Amino acid sequence: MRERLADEIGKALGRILETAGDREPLPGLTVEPPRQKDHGDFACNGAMLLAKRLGRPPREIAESLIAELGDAGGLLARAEVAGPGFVNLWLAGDRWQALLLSILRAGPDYGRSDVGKDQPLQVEFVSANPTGPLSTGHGRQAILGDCIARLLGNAGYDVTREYYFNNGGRQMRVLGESVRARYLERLGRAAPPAEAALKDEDAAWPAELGGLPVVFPRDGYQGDYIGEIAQQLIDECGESLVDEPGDGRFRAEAERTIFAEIRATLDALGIAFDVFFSEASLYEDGKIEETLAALRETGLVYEEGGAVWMRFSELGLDRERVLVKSSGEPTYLLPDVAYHREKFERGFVRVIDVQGADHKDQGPFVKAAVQALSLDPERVEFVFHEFVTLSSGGETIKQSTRKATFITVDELLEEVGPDVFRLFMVQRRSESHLDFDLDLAKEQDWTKNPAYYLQYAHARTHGIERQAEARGVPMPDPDAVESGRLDLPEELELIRKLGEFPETVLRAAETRAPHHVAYYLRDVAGLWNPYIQDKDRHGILTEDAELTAARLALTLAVRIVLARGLALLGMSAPERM
RNA sequence: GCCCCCGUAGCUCAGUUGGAUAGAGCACCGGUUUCCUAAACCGGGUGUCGCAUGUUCGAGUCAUGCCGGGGGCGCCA
Repeated sequence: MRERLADEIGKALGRILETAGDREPLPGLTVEPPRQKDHGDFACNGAMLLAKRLGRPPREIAESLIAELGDAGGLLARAEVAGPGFVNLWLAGDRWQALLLSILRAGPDYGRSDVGKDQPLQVEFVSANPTGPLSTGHGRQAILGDCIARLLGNAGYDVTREYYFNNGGRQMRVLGESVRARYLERLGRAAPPAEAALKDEDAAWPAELGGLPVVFPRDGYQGDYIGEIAQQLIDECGESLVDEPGDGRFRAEAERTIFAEIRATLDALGIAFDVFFSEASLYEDGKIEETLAALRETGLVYEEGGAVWMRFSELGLDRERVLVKSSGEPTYLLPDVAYHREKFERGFVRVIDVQGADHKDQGPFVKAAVQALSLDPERVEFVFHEFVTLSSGGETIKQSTRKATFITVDELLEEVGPDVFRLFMVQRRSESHLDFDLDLAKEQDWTKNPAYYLQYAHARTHGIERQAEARGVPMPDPDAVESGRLDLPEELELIRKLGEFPETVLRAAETRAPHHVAYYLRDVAGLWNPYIQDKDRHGILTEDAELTAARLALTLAVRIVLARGLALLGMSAPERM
């Protein structure tokens, strides 16, 4: 409807320009719902755009536009000039009611789009190495990535969700050593490091305490889960592993256990990945060597101090980077480039990497390397999200990764459940810091907790249906509804808001910004909840059968939008609460 | 020192890619009602949009510079 109107206006403006002998196209034309309701259903800035080119006052041009536009092929009831030269437009009376019926006919497909044309696209997110449970920061990324994937799927793309992980390297060796240390400590064959030494990075780190060796690594993982894995090994293998190296059985067992826990956490969040991609496979398949060879062909690779470098300054970046250390081991950058090369080979039209703010500096290097390999860097896109803080009672809860005092996703889920968790994590734009208000999240009152506020609005549509059923009132057939009976301002406003759903979710997909959906749903629920509450004025079930059917139709349309919107955020849409 | 992000109501934050009188939630203060689900609904906002220049019909939005907060700048990942 908006497109058709914009089209008519574009044509009318074209005719005005043509009369003045101007055939250039006009940029920046907007036809959008104004902030103020009394400024009409849509407002258009066209006259102001032409003012300079035609050398006439904008309000005068606006008058010409209205005359030229007429009723826009039956779409318009009224148009008037306002402010500096806006043209405010009111749609012909039955347009909103027609919109309601089209929502009902589309049903669960309302808001879907095929702009993606089934093109393959990849969203990579979480990508946490299996060294410990998912933190709240990972949790934000998990929800953000998952919602972006859902939105792109809704926009008609063939989306692959991918989790990239590295189960080799130094981190994992340290992990294995940490487990081994706890294993030996529990068997009384090693001593744990002193508490003071653990807390203070500068404190002395004795090799022996009370006659026992201290084997816990200086930069080891201190979380309780390490001890639990060690205990598990004691239960299964007893003392048979005392001579096992940390990098062997201990490391493997830790990886297996931790990965299982990560997957269970993701499962609890309602997130399923299509591909778990291991960095190690890039070595096994020779992709690392291939990529290095390809990079050498760019002529930007050189050796210095026994290491292999790439001259990124030639690509407009501020410093050079090491690809292969003097030890012969690649840095993380080389496999990352190889990985992106591999993504391109899989034919994705677009790969979206969702990453934490601490990776912001890396993106340009990967892009530059991709471009140097003659691949289109525009196909790689990064979505960075800022960190998460938790607060309660107005105080920020202190967290530290190193000291393992961070709150895990699992712990948070136990407190608030996946639906609340998801909404809170997606309620902010990704570039903003996110303060997770634990008190509000735990709030059970649906009027206060924003997640329940949305879900309850949906449940109420079912409550109304149950009530109708109890009274023997059938749910309406969309083709037989007299939607013209819906003529109260709040009803029209609600329908108008429902009409914004498709463009809202499409914009959210295109800008990789799921928070738009959260805010939109809040708006819908914020119209719907008061509407049905004011029973005297517009009870749904009335004496008037025709009016009742129309309002039940509105109820169903609201349900369609809320259910679909909640699904796009990965939240459940309960029928009763 | 350099790079990236943020700065909007008491608090937490949106702001439809430059539009009209800048909006929500939480909190707070009043009023009405006892309902289809826990009580709900209605009303109540005088904000230097961090500061300053600039761009233009028009700036919270764009550019530049400063101030404040966060992140990053390793042969760690």
